[in-house]
Amino acid sequence: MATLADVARHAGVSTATASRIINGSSKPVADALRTRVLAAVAELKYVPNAHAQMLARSHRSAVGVIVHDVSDPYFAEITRGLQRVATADGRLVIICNSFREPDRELEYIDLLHAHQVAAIVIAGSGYLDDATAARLDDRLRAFEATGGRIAVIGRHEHTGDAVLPDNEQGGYLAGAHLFDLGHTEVAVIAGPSYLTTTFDRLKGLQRAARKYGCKLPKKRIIHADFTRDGGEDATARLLTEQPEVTAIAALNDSMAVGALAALRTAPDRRLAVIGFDDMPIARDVTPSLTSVRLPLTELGERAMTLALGAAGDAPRVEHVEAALIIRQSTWSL
Amino acid sequence: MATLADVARHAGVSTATASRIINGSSKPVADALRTRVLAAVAELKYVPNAHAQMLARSHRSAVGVIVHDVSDPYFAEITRGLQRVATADGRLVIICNSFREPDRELEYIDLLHAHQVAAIVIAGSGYLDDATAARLDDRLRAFEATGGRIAVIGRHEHTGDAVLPDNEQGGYLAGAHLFDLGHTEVAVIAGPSYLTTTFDRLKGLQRAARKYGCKLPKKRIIHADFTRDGGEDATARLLTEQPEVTAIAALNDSMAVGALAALRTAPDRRLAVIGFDDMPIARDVTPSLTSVRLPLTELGERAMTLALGAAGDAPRVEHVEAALIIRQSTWSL
DNA sequence: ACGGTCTAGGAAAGCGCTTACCTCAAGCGT
DNA sequence: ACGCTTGAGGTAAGCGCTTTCCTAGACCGT
Repeated sequence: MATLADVARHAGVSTATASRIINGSSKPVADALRTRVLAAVAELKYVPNAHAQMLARSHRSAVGVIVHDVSDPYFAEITRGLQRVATADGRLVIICNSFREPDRELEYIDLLHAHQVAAIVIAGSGYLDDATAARLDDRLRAFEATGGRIAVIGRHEHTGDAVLPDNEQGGYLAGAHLFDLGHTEVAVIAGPSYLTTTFDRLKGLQRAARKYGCKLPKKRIIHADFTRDGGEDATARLLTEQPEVTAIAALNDSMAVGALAALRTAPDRRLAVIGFDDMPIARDVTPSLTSVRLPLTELGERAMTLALGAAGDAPRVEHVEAALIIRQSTWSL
Repeated sequence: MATLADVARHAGVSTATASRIINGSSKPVADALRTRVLAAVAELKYVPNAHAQMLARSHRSAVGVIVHDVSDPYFAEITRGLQRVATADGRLVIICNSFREPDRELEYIDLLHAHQVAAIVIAGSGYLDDATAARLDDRLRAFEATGGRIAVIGRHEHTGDAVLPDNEQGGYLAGAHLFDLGHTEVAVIAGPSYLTTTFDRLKGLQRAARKYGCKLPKKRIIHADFTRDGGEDATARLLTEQPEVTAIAALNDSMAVGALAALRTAPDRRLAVIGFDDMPIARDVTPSLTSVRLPLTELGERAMTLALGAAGDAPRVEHVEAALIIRQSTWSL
């Protein structure tokens, strides 16, 4: 492992000069030396030790991202936005998958803190449970206390910079669309009940129900896990247990796709299905899926922009609207 | 930012003792001190500086991953496998998206090198162009020369540990299936021509054609970019320019899904379509997609296992087989 | 030719941590 | 009671780099 000292010795200069040349410091250096040092770098295949650099200039450059799971399309989309902005700013992005386990999340916060990241962006971990949320918040504050910046995507215990998708409004849009079409017996395939995302989308749905004078009783709300298979199972149960239902609102597209799959096995039943998030697949399933679009990439971009921006005096909160995308999976009764 | 020295001072011990207590060193320490130090850690919200640690114990622990794009389902799947193994081994994973730009890839190799990662895993960058491949190989060797480990997924210029999906055989399987069904006029929607993945899959297809005494002339091979929209465009062109074609082999599922979408706009044309990779969506499109399955997660797991294993005397190469999954998008003529 | 101002390059002090080595005192056997 | 082992804890030397001085020669005006 070649070190800066090796390079300097090889070129017959001091480490100070070598460092200045390699980092393109503003201090002028004779061309002869520059050439010699650069030659030494090439010959020794010198690569500076990033850890030593970080230590010496106490200058944070990397940023951390904590999401549920990058390979989940929802978070993949968000992550894409985060990356775009961070990379454009010349920063290394460290991505951590929390799998929605608070302990793992806690661990990653400390890990990123230890790695001296400039900022942490957290998406998809709005826990309704206060104790859990408080524990997380405590660690986040510790990070902030050392000058780190934090931005969250989605409602979160942590009060600070945030980008908030309007899940409640999205839920309302979904509900209103179904009720508008004349469906009165609507079932909801929800996500895990401990997530704020689930809670808010449900709230919007309930508001729409009230507005249209319809009911959305507890038994019509089935909690699944945001996965395709979860949606399929829930729909299968629904089909036999609550045959009066004519429309399904799935709280994300993966579950909606599962619902469509379950319906395909029961060709005699024709239910309307609406999804959430408007993932790319929504266009390609049959029938194509009506969905509530959230501009996920933009969500990521804005969050990272907040995180990299100057530390604010007051927490900045940005709201992002949801939009209804009507396709063929919903129709009037 | 609290440092170890602060903690030590606060607890009235030396930094050596504090360090030993915090890292749970094997050296015995009086319980009274341990308690005091731990209390100081909690009170000062001390988080060790990972960079300083890395520097002090010259012990590499993180691992790097370079893929085309994590949010592409193909790589998401591979990444999932990589992560599982690395995390189980208690390592931080740094993921880099190369977007198949050799320069970016080069940059990331050096960056990971600079960050002293223990190993680098590279997926999806088998470049056919020798000059590009050689440049990459040079940087990889520099990394290996410092004790770093490398594993590649897919055919690659770099000779070393590798996990090789049998793309040629997969191509053969796809071709044989179509020819078996009686299709003689087959078109191929290929990926970028500079990728070994494209090359190998095509080679298998050609072998099947020869075996069945069919032709697969150049004009039947359309190069797209592995995206859904690319597949849709290519199919649209095909439909008008080569109406005699009765079956399409897309070299990945995204493009196959695009092909299905294009076909949907031409209900009078009924072409068979086969995809590649067997992504989760394959089950959920209509008609469900016949595809050549590659166990992507396993690919990732095995590559990371190689990368973390003991440095071998000889390069280890593992082969992974492809399998045909027949669904409804292919039928006999 | 001389004092003074630049300027290119070097010496060395850390950045925060680990750890090999050292010290000092308590505890042991005889 | 003495020398010796043992064990708890401290001292300080780096890990590889950046950067702040500082030095010494070059160059200027007079």
